[in-house]
Amino acid sequence: MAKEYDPKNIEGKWPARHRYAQALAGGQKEVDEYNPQKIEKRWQDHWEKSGIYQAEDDSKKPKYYALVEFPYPSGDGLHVGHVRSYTAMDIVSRKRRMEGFNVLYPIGWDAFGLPTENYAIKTGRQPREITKENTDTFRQQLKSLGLSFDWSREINTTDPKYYKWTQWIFLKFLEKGLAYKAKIPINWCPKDKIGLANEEVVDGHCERCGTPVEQKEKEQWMLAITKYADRLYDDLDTVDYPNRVKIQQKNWIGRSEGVLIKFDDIEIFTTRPDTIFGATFVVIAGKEDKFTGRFVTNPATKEKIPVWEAEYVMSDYGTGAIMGVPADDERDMVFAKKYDLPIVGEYKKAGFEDFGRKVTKYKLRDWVFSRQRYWGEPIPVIHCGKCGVVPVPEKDLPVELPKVEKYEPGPDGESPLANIPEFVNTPCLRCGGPARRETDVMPNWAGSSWYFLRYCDHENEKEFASMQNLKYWMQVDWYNGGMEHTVLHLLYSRFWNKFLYDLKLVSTSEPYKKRTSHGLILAEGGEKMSKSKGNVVNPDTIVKQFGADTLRLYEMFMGPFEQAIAWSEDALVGPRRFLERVWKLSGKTKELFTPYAMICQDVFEKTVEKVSDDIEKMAFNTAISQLMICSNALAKEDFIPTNDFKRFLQLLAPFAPHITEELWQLMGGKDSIHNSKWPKANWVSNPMFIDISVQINGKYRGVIMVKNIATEEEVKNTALSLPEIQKWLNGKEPKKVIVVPRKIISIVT
RNA sequence: GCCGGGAUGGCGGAAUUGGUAGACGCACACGACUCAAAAUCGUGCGGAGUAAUCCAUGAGAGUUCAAUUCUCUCUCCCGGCACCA
Repeated sequence: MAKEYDPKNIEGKWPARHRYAQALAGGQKEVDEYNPQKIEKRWQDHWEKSGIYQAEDDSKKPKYYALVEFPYPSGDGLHVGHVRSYTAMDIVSRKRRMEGFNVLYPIGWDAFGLPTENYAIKTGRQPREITKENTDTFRQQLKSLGLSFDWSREINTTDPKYYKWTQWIFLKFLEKGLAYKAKIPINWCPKDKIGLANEEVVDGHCERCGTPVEQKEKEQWMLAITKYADRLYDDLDTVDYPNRVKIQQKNWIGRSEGVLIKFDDIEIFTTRPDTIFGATFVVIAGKEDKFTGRFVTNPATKEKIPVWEAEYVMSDYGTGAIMGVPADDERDMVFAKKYDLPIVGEYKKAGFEDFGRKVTKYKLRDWVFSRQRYWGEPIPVIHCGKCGVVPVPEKDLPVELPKVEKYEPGPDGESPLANIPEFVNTPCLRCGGPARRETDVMPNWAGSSWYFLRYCDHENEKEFASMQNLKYWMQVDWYNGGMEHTVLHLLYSRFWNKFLYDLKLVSTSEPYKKRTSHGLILAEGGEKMSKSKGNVVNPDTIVKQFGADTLRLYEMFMGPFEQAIAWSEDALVGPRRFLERVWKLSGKTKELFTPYAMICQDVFEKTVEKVSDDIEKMAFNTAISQLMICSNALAKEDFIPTNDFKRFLQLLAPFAPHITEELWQLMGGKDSIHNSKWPKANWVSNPMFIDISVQINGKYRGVIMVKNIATEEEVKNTALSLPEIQKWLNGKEPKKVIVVPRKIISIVT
């Protein structure tokens, strides 16, 4: 349709670079047209060269550690969802720098994982090469957005210098008995040929490919996260996370207090031991419902009650056996009715521990930590027939991933590493006899479980990070990420951090002081963006057509940050037009010898206040709206004092760093605007006269202007004397008058 | 089933220690500029009515001088957990 806004038209106009005169009263200046393509790259290069976003490990300034989830560098490139999260924390980071903090806002690559490996198998290429290509693309894309990352601290989980320490931490788990091998039924995805953690199974299907998950008995490395269940649960009270995140983690850990009670040789678990006098049968976990033919004694009533097997009792929770109290439990009732078991309606209440001892049970299971795949950190142990499991000594770390020709896992799910004799066969490091290297690798959650620590000291070759740096930088002050990581990455990394804290290797028990979550960006129409549907928006296209500042502004303006929202190509022009108006406003500035705003006083001071507050609340949409209100007000003026305009630019700078830097420099700014001091409201507006609205019977009928210091009586008299109010009173005396100081007067007739 | 979050113009959304509902933006309409179009600027924009005014925040009740905001009941939508004893 011809009517539709076509960004290509704008783009096509740039090369003309014509000038237009501003016919404005009070001062005419010629202003170049706003051209993001021209200025954005230039400032990005300049910032990089001058290193203004690099954090210092030693500084007199207070520190601030802002963190976003480092991306998995997939072949699809950067997603507009990344842009939303990264821009938000970029705004916070930039504001903090302007407030005088020494800010650490780092980035890196969480690059191990299945998609790269599968792509390597398909194309017959090396995962390393593919990862290199993808990170190069991502890096270039992120840089084009003007994010204030400290690129000097870039990390990559697939770098041997990095995973050396992932392996090292694993060995600590092993040393402390928290890593162990167990033959367990695991969730097995037959398509990906990989074992899955409970957290990776969604409704019985593989989280990645959707294939129904099978159960398979396998020897697996486990991490004993359940040992930390209580602390992971209780310490949630010490951190600032959204409530829904805390609830989800608590549900996942699934702690419940109950008692173990023996019905003869069958031990049951219950959280309601008080109902034991109503227990008329015992049920143990089984594949089908059937009577076992056995009877046991109810320790409370001393009666013989039948023992049944049933599907509805789970083998892996509690003791795998329950007492059936049909009067109190709905499921027991259904079962009792179906099989005609006795139901006792009235019974005595028992005390909590009268018949058993108190225990705490969890839904949380130990973490299945090995994968029979290639593209992951090798688990650094050796199996010796004589010595058993021998950890690889620290001096031999990292155990590097060998280059191989084929990455396909074996038909029964052996790791591809098992096919490489040079890798597998190795002398035992203890006895020197023949031994086999472990061929399993770690899950893709390993590297991300501690990456926030490495940023603090990313080049350290002696430790994963020095205590000195950790003490300075940790905790992470503000961590933003996706809701989908609530029970995976977020729980795992809290666990690793606590473990390292117990070894006195990190300085804080909780890694993240504050956590927030961004909402998903959906495709136009509200569906999820996906390659197969062809509805994915590429940030590069938007940057090219509208500029990075517009994209950033749009993503922050589109709706409440924590809410899912659909992309709208049409709406992009709003922020773009706003920036163009700001650009033009610079032509109206006038050097005045006044220290503060002479015009639009109220709007100006309100903007300083609201933008400052809203950024803290992540209410970016209303902050931008206020900036628009302010620029609209400035546009109505004949001229703008330069100092005021500069303050306006400072408020806009965290959102749109390029255009503000350009205009700041044009106004004669010496240093970068991003090193300038965040504006403060000059004064709290305290006018002589204020407006008070008048309501009659709850309906708005007019407004009066009174002295700020007017008494209730004065307000009342002023209101009642107004002719338009008298009209509504119709000569009657009001029954009641309510005066809310400085706000409203309500008259009841 | 249980837990959590929602429902406001054509659209995204503002406004909560209860105090003029619809800020800001998009779309749309009209006007200015232009040979014309685009862009830009100006004006309008919840519904009804010439107007005064009335009605309107998912539905219904309640508390209050005053309810999008608080309480109760219901409907629908989204997210999480799901025989967890």
